[in-house]
Amino acid sequence: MALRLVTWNVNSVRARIDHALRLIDALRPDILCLQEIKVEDAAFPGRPFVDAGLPHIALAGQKGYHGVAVLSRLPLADTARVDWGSKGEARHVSVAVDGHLRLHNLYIPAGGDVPDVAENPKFAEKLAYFDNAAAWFADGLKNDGALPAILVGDLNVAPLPSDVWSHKQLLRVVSHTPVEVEKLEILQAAGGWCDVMRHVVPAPAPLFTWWSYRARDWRKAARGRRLDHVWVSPGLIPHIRHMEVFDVARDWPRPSDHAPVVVDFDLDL
DNA sequence: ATGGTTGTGTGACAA
Repeated sequence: MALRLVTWNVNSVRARIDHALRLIDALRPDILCLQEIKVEDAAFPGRPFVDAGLPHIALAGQKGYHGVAVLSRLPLADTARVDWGSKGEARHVSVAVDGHLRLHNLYIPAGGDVPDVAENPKFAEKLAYFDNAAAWFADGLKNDGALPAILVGDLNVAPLPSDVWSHKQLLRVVSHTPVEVEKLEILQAAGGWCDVMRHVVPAPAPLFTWWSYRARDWRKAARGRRLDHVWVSPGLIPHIRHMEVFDVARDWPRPSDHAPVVVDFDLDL
């Protein structure tokens, strides 16, 4: 029996509800994690997801910006939201899936345009967000100790040279600067996380999940970055059966600028 | 080098 997990920065769940339903129809996920839902909890369009076979919903929403959601075929419990920032933004939701595993869904701050903490408060906030999240995940009890765990989301950092279209040209571009990569690596080590995408597609093969809107033809421009990630606790690594970036969705009319990431596990839940 | 697009909610922001 397989567990199919999909994570996707939808860039407004209300603007792209038809895309989300088309995605569910195409991929039949057991669990769908969304980021940038851009809606407060009370206005979340839950009914279409219930009708599409994902009736268990955990939300951390806010009006207009950010926000994350977990939509599941399997029962969810122990919903928790942690703010590792300082502005009360909705960037994390965590659930226990059917009592068998702990799932964290994150939308890490993008960090603005200028990669300098003195000039750009948003960049400082992004780095601090990583520090606070790393400190939190370093505490094994908060991470449910022995329970298998999965962390997904838009982490807004492309760590490896092959995670961007040009390592050299992006070294001073926010999302690929050495200081951001270091913070991401510290967070990964703090939680003992393993990178599922690079387990399946090892570097230096290019692997991207995001392509800017600011190109007439995103495939032709060929300027992607791997901003979205799936991390697991080490015990889940032998249970990985499949991973793909579903970039077909980037070709749909009025798409999100992110493509969904699909992972199949052989877990009996 | 620069500008290029989108969503929210109706004017700038954020990305």
